[in-house]
Amino acid sequence: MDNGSGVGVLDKSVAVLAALSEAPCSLAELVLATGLARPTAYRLAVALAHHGLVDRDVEGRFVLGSRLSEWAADVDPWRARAQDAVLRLRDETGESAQVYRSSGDGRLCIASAEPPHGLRDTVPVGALLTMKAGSAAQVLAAWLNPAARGLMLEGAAYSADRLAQVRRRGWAQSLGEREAGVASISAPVTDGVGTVIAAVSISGPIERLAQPTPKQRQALLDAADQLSQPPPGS
Amino acid sequence: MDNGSGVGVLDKSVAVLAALSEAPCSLAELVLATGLARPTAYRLAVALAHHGLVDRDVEGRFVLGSRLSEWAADVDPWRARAQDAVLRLRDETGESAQVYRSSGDGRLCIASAEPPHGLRDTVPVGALLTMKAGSAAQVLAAWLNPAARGLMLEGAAYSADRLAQVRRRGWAQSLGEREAGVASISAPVTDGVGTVIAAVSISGPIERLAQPTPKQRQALLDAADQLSQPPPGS
DNA sequence: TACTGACGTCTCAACATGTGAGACGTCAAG
DNA sequence: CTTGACGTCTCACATGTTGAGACGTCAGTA
Repeated sequence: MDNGSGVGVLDKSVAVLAALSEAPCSLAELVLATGLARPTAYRLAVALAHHGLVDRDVEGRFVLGSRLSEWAADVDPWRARAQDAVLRLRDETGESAQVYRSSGDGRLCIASAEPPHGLRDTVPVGALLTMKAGSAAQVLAAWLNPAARGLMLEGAAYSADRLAQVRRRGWAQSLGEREAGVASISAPVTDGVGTVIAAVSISGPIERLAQPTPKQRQALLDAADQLSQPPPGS
Repeated sequence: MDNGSGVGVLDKSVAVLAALSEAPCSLAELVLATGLARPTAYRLAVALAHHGLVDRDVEGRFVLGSRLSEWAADVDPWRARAQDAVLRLRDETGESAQVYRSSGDGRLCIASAEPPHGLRDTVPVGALLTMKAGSAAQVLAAWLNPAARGLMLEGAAYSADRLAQVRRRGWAQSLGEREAGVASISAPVTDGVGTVIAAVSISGPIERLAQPTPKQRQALLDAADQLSQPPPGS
């Protein structure tokens, strides 16, 4: 598996932070958890500590630093909620989960989570996918005004009848539409005035998701419903 | 000002994240905000995006990524609260603020915030300071049991009478005790059974803090009180 | 329409920086 | 006392980072 960003120092530093997100670590534990040479692990941890991304606890272990909390407070709250939702949805359904928004001619993946192993569909955050195929595309298209919907249907893998069905039952399904062997189901996320602003999806191998279980469908609809509510405290 | 961690790529990447914590940025804005060359800013932003620390919004701008929120959820909640508290305290008092815990023979700074400019006292998170001088040391010593307190008083800049005063009025002050020209006031943070577990402090030039205002003192006591309460929701 | 400038993305040789084997001091256990 | 594990630091050199510049796209202006 190639997990490299192209900037080696960053990859290693992220490995340090990911290890510390699991548990506080002594240097020796950090070396084990990251596989880095000891001086490298030490140097990067100290450098991260300099910037507040890592701290030391009273026992001298490295722990995640509070600057992460400061920055997290500046993460777009909607984006953070979407990520929470897909993590939960993945755990409840056992499949990959994503949230998409319309972006230009496509749909942008703004949150994504997948099972840790086994056969699964991988869509990275930031991926721009087609609006012409896939259950999320159907959801984002189904509630457009008729003129925009007509434009969207040109060259699409789905039909006007299919979009009418999506509107009636409130969720969409696709089987191998965007990518062979991949099935997905999606539901709309709406804003305060009922406008569809995003689609939340689960996707996986067609053998498993051709017949989504009632539990999976309910989890999807619940996630869409929660994301459609105003955030707590507002 | 030398703000280098010793690892240049990390310093630059932190500059990118700090810029994005202020506002979403196009690449051009990121170049202006960070002073990095355009290809460098681009490459680091894309690498950070690969790891989920940065995302792209629907307009293509770089924004902070939701992995920060995931990791922030793993930051020790007490540590995150302490950092919130010192940020607030700094804003309310106009002085530097810190939270200290006992650690070995010293006191460890676990949260710190300072005014953006002007004459101020700088104590970095992770700094291990003496228990023999300073208002925070007085607070951490004042409520020790008599045997431990007696040991702590040996060689200390403060007296037993001073510690009795601290216990009576509930806060401590020091004038140039730890460092010439620096004054500070501190108050105790207690746990559920009244044990002092930390000291919260404001510090600054002696000219300003020799006579703390009633507002500054109240803000300090309020911060200590809030940190002494159980976290919301528990 | 053509031109210009700004933008984002990518290349690649130069060289600056990151790396880790190993040194060193401390501490705990046998 | 010896040994091994730990954390911290050094420094030669291999590698990774860098940014001037190239390139394509787009929008604004003459």
